[in-house]
Amino acid sequence: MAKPNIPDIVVSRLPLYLQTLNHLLREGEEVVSSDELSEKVGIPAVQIRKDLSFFGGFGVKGKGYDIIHLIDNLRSILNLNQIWPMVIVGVGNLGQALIRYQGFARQGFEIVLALDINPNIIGTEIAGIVVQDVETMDTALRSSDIRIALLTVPANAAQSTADALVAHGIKAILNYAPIILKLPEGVRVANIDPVLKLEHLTYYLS
Amino acid sequence: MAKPNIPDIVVSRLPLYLQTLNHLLREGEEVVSSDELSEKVGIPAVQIRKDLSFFGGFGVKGKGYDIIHLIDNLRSILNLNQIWPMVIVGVGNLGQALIRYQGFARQGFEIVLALDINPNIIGTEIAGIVVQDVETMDTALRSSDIRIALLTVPANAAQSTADALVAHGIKAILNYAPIILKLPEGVRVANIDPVLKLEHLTYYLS
DNA sequence: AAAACCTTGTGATTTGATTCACAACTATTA
DNA sequence: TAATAGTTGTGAATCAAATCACAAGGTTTT
Ligand SMILES: NC(=O)c1ccc[n+]([C@@H]2O[C@H](COP(=O)([O-])OP(=O)(O)OC[C@H]3O[C@@H](n4cnc5c(N)ncnc54)[C@H](O)[C@@H]3O)[C@@H](O)[C@H]2O)c1
Ligand SMILES: NC(=O)c1ccc[n+]([C@@H]2O[C@H](COP(=O)([O-])OP(=O)(O)OC[C@H]3O[C@@H](n4cnc5c(N)ncnc54)[C@H](O)[C@@H]3O)[C@@H](O)[C@H]2O)c1
Repeated sequence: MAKPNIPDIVVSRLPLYLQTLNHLLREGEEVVSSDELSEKVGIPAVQIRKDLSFFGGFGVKGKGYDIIHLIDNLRSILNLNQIWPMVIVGVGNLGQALIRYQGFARQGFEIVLALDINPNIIGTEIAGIVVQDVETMDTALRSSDIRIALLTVPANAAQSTADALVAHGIKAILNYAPIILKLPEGVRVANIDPVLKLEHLTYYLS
Repeated sequence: MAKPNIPDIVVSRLPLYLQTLNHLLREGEEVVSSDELSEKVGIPAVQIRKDLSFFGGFGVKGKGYDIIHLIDNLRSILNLNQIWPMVIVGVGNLGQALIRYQGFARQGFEIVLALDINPNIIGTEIAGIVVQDVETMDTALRSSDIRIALLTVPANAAQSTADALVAHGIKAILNYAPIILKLPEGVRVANIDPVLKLEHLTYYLS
């Protein structure tokens, strides 16, 4: 049940606020003003306040925001009060690095299933995960509540793999392949492509 | 010499157009209309035309865009008619995957220097690159024309490493650490943080 | 307890991006 | 050649986002 009235660009900033609030909490801070947060997060204080006001009044006038309280609220808004199990498809260079990455689990995202097509990779264990044959996707996903997939196969396999994932109930894909996926309404895709970012940067390099 | 009159959001879409045009070229296409391109890239045709018109009239009325010609122009606009040498700092799980990634070199981005602090990693060779001690950053960067850095150190080392890179002439940083870097004007940063993307996605998952 | 100060939350305004609508031009068909 | 169809490029209009300005309410100081 999404709230379609809230601009996506506002939603996209919430994780950033959450990240910075978590840093502040670890540093022992208890309260933060929108001005201080603005300084840390690099977004104007008034925009932070306006963004938050879409979801409620979390602050105290004259004082600021109780960090724990605001973190709780943001986590609730972003549906982070649960562990999100994830499947990764394509256990090559990048896939292995992602499976080993501690940062996902730390934020409640857990890779519980790893699939590949290469017989030399299938059956190997990486950070406690035994890689399965991608042919078993059907049974593996059917008997799970996995709704998020990390897609790290080569570009030419990405669309067909994404189609298969969606056919088996995946609702969100974090796509690392340098290709634009065409997927049905209701499935959300986010892309991570460092080359596009670099090409954006070079525009500004003389 | 950037053109400060062109909206950054327009610039950010050009690499996407370029990527899709390259796909079309590989498929043997010679000409494409903004409608066809729109279909592939998922951006309205009129927006593509308006974006391109910031830089000139590249199309032919009644026909469309000559793909090779448009690719040439976009590459020139984005300063891609050269090899961009890059340094990577932090050769752990992710750093190694990036060094092995073929996709950078294929688009003219070449990792030519890899730095780490761990004696067990320094001196090892990955995809033809021998990892150097991060202490040698000064000499290594001074005698090079590297202006782009990939930052793949742990979060707690990211700010100080970025500061050192900037002190040694780096002008653009692709930051993989889950932290917001504070850097002087004139240095451009792009962030890649999969956790932020996932937290954005989960907002829409029921 | 009053005064001074601080900070939020938000309606109004401004700024910026997208979309509309169509003239201009090219290519194709009859 | 004339008519028809296709497609770009762009000013004008619309829509969306960011910023301004400030009232309201809380906190701190005296
Ligand atoms: N390596 C990186 O740092 C990096 C960075 C950005 C993007 N990418 C992208 O991520 C993807 C993976 O890159 P990589 O460097 O890990 O490549 P890789 O070749 O090392 O790994 C790809 C893996 O996918 C598996 N695979 C191939 N087809 C499959 C299929 N149909 N089903 C399941 N598994 C399949 C292969 O067996 C292999 O293990 C590519 O699309 C690449 O462009 C990689
Ligand atoms: N692994 C992933 O898939 C992944 C994904 C997204 C983001 N990240 C981020 O990328 C960074 C690296 O992640 P990782 O999984 O490769 O971690 P890692 O621990 O495997 O690698 C980090 C490397 O950095 C080196 N290092 C530490 N301090 C250094 C310093 N001051 N100078 C130079 N080198 C130094 C370490 O020796 C190590 O080799 C982290 O910030 C992480 O949050 C990783």
